[in-house]
Amino acid sequence: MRDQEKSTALLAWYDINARSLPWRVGPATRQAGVRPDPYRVWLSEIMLQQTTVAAVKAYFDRFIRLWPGVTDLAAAEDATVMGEWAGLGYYARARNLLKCARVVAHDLNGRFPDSEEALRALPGIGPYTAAAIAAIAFDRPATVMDGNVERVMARLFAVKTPLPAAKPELKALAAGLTPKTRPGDYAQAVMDLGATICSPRNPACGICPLRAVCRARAEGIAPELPRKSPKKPKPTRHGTAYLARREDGAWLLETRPDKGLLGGMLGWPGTEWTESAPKEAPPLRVAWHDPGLEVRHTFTHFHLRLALRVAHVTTDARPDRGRFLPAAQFRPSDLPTVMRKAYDLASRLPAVN
DNA sequence: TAATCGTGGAA
DNA sequence: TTTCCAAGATT
Repeated sequence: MRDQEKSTALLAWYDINARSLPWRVGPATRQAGVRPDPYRVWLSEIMLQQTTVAAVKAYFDRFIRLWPGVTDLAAAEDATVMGEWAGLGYYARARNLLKCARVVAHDLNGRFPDSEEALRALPGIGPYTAAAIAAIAFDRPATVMDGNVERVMARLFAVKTPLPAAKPELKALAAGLTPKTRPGDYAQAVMDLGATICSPRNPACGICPLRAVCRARAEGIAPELPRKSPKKPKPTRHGTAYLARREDGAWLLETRPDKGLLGGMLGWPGTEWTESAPKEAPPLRVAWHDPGLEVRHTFTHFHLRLALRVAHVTTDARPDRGRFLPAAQFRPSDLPTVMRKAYDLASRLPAVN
């Protein structure tokens, strides 16, 4: 079977098995002449970076409801968008989302570019996302390379070189399969195959549309591919967070600097997070209570054990850091998860209530 | 190039 | 409980 027959087999499978997703125009609808909205394609692809479909769905629906078009999003307040992104992770995506929306709205007449190269120049759009938008929204024959495509190609061609060294080879193989007709549907077909049948563990080779031509299956090593270089162990860091509640119900919070971990997000003032014991750094000179509680949270590259300090303070308190946010303006859902965990523990304590 | 950057679900 | 991993981008 040649490359073109493989892509044709994938498209035939997709025509029957395409998943219904909020941002997707299905193959039947699309062949009736309906084009996907580039704004929705872009928004979904940014949200889907290193994030599962299940986690994205509710966020996508809410963003579309709040901001139906790119000009609506471009006009939103930074804090509002960051608050709505809270919990989804990788917060640089939200900062770049707003930057990109404003470039498109203000410099590009509210229209996304239709070429891979021009898309690639926008904030937060890298090689994968540029190819995905070009293919899905504009039906350009771009080759999308994500974790799904890497896995499918590694198995289809039995590539035994470990990732990430195998990336160039896998990219070349994927480029060879990309068809000139229906490249948008094809891109989604490969990713759907990788997400459902050609899954990382226990791939369903028995019902795969490419089972007859898959070299890894022929060798009996499909579940073992792609191989990956060993990962480094995660160290444990320690920190302290200070949760102060004023007698009128306001909470002492700060907006974190744009750069670095949880950049641009709302959070509790605290110490640095270090592998050795952190030095106390209270944002307010009051009597802090140690409730003996600790938040445990794991980030991409370290474990965190976050000790809590709580205080109940009067309305004349003047903090060195952060600001008191009135209870009516504070939504715990605006917090990134680690900060929300701290709130969940502290808000139940009598010391702050 | 390699490190940084979140989170939640599955096994 | 721990590890793995998900439609990656940036520096």
